[in-house]
Amino acid sequence: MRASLECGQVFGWRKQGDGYAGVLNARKVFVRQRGSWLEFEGVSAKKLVHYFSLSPEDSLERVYSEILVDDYVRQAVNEFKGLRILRQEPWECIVSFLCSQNSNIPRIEKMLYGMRKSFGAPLEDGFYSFPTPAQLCKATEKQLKQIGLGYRAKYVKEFAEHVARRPAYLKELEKLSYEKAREQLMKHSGIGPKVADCACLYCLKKLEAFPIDAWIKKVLEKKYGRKGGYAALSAFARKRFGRFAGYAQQYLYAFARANPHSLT
DNA sequence: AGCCAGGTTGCGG
DNA sequence: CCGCAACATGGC
Repeated sequence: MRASLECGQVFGWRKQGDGYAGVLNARKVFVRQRGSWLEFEGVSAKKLVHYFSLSPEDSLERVYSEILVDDYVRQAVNEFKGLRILRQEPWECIVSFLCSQNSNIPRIEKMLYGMRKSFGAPLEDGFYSFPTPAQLCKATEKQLKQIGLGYRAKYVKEFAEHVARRPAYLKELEKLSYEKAREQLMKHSGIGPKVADCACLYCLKKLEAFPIDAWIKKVLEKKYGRKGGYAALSAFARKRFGRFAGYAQQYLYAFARANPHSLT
């Protein structure tokens, strides 16, 4: 659970005692792992299983059997065994990765918390729901900048307005193929190949998506001898790791960050 | 102080 | 098609 919640795919969870606290379905949720069991409050078992990809159809063994094609991934999976790709709520997830660009994780968390606090609804213990598209539409660009979004403020506002006008938009995206969903996403200002791939992988459940950030780029260069633009690198990775390439990406990212020396 | 951060855009070549 | 600066800001 630690691996899944602290690997940079989601930004809203906080360590609390021996577990994690976050917000799901506009309610404060607490989760704690006891061996192979999960104890939880504030959320249904069904929702939790879905969110953490715990059902038999989401078996990690099946994923591992396809992505373990070389020693470097094997090493990464070994160190982060159990890490799962979550099924985040698309609206919040896409806004999160709009904010992630050219920034760092502590700061991204700060931006998202700021938006929750200023425009979401207060819950218990200083937690806030993530603002709905309508709620975030009320934010001015200036207010968003004050929260620390910088030039991303405009992107977030435009996206909020788009989704508020078309409530079914995100549901429609989920139904599309990886390629089509990605193409649609990239029509939005502020969403390029990387953010679109993050959205596809982390909330639209397109497990072949392989987001390439600065770390993964280094991995592909140093460990796989690959250079080139985004499209070429992405094609290489998806061909190499197959339909669960996104999982390979997630393990490689976690491993590279934890072991930067492995890239020298 | 200066570089980097889970990048994208708009430009010139 | 590619390379490159600008973008706002905070972490380190």
